[in-house]
Amino acid sequence: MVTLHDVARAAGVSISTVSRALSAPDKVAEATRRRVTAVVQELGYTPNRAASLLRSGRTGSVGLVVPDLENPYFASLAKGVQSRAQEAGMSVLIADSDENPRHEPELLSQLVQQTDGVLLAAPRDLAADFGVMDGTPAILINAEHPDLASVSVDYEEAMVRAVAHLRALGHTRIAYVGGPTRSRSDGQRRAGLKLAGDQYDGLEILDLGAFSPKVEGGEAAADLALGSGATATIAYNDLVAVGLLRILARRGVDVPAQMSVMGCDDTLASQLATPALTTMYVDIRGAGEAAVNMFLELSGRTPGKGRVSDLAEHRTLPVQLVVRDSTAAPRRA
Amino acid sequence: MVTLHDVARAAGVSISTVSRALSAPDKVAEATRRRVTAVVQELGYTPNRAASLLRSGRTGSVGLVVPDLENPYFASLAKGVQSRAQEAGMSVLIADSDENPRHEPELLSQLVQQTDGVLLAAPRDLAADFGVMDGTPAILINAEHPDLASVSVDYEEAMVRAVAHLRALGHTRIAYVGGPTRSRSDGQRRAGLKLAGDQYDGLEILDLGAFSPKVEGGEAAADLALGSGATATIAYNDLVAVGLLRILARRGVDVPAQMSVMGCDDTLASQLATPALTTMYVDIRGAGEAAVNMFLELSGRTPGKGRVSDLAEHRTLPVQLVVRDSTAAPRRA
DNA sequence: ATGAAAGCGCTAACAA
DNA sequence: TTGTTAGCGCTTTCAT
Repeated sequence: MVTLHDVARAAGVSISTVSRALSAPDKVAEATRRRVTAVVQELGYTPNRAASLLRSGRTGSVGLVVPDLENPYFASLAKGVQSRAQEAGMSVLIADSDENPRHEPELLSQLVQQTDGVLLAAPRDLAADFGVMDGTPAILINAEHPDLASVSVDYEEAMVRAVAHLRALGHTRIAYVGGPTRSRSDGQRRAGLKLAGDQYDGLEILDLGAFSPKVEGGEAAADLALGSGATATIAYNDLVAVGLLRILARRGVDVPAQMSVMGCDDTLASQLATPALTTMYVDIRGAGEAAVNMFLELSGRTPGKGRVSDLAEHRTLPVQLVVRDSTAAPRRA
Repeated sequence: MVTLHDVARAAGVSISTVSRALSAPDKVAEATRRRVTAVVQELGYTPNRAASLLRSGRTGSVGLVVPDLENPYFASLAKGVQSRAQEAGMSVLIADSDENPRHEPELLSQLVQQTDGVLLAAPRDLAADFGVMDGTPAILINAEHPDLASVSVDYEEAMVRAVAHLRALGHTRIAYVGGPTRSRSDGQRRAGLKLAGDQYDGLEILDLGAFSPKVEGGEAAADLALGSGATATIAYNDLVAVGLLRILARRGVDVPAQMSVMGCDDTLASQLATPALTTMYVDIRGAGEAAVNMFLELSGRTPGKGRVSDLAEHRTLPVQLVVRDSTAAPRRA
């Protein structure tokens, strides 16, 4: 293994000069810097992370806690976190709580000691998690807390736009298949729906109730949607929409001719569904990147590359309509 | 931060005793051990990773290189790797090459210096990757190399079983939508198909050619499948099968009544498709876990928990048939 | 069975 | 601008 010593000797300088040449190039004479970097190249020196971290007290990694890596939503989030962190020279430790909130505190306390900060995606029990964090900076994703920075998707706006799309197609009775009652993001969606409902005359929004945010949830809601007299249904997310599609197909209902269906999140699921789902694109990767950026600032690291700074304590991400094959004008009565 | 020193002082012993009590309990008197562990509990001591790693020369992490974290196949793989590594007290650094083989060597050389070993999932250019690895243990996933240990899915067997399923339903003309020509796993699949074709009398396997292993690939192949006179089509993977379904639906072809379709891998995609895909389950998470186990042994760490040891240089994972809604008996002529 | 002590490779004062 | 030096917290001989 090549160490600072080897480089120093070969370059005829002291180890601190080498160290500086690498981490604070402007504090070293140009000529020296060049000589040092040349030797570094030649010898193939790579800094020993453990040593530098031990000394500096930093770990060079961020932790990311997700409920399930196999869920495309969180896979995308992880991808965003990963790419931004890599750019910033940090690594990402991913902890998968396996949808089990009871694992979270344990996972977290493990992560906390191995990272400079943690990004919490949809933690179930923030209070419990909070205890073990012990001063480590944390960023919440799609959740909020007075003491913590956070990043979230603008689900309210998402629903306003979804309704606008359906309304423009001519729908006047729209059903909503809700997600977990206690979920903050379901609340946001409902707020958006209300806003949209109030905005347009002669538009009715039907609340079908709370369902599991998975394919099963949609399957459970499908017949309710059919019976409601709605000509369009908005689902809590893409998976729920897929569940709707499944049962509707089984009932011989033609989507979109007889019933329009919208998903939310634009995950892979919306592209895989048949028909492909009209959905609201939310920039989940962007959320991951934004979370890393926030962490970087919070911890006083340089955000790099002249990006716009995310100084805000809370950042809301924009959404976008994606029209595919599952929505159309309602059939004339 | 609580250090060994603090514990030592509180327990009235030396730091080396504490260290031993923790890492080699049998080399310490029972009474001492108990006293030490009590103090550890009380003070909430947790070892400083950086320090211990610096001293021992290990990093405590494994690297995982995947082409795309958003692909459900690799998401599952990552999940498997993650969970087993966590169990073994190691962390996972995930590098996403973003489907760009040219990134791989660079990513790899970064990973290599931050980890004790790397797990390579489907590297595109092994030769190039090889150069930068520089003695770091590596495990190949779904690829093989004479000098490297590897884990792969038994795609040959998968195809044999797929054909058996269709044959049992009464199909005699079966089309195959192939994946990338140079892909080793496509070769395996073809070998399996040949085996199955030879095994049964009056069974015809039609090769539709090589396609992109994504939804688009299936879309491209759909009309070929229809024109081939086959009553069933096996796709390279689930995504390709979804592409088939999409076009078949557009052509008004009833799946499975007029055409049976099979996917492969049992990723999320197969459950999301309409109709849900009959597919071959392959234990991708298991592959990830097996890869970690192999690494653990290769590097002389204890595999823990009395698991069956994966001493083999190469491990093949079993597959399983999953019947859903996309296959049925062919319509009587 | 336990303790003393020597570093692992690096960073960050502090001096020069 | 550069060099000297003191550790970071831990593991691991080597004594005792």
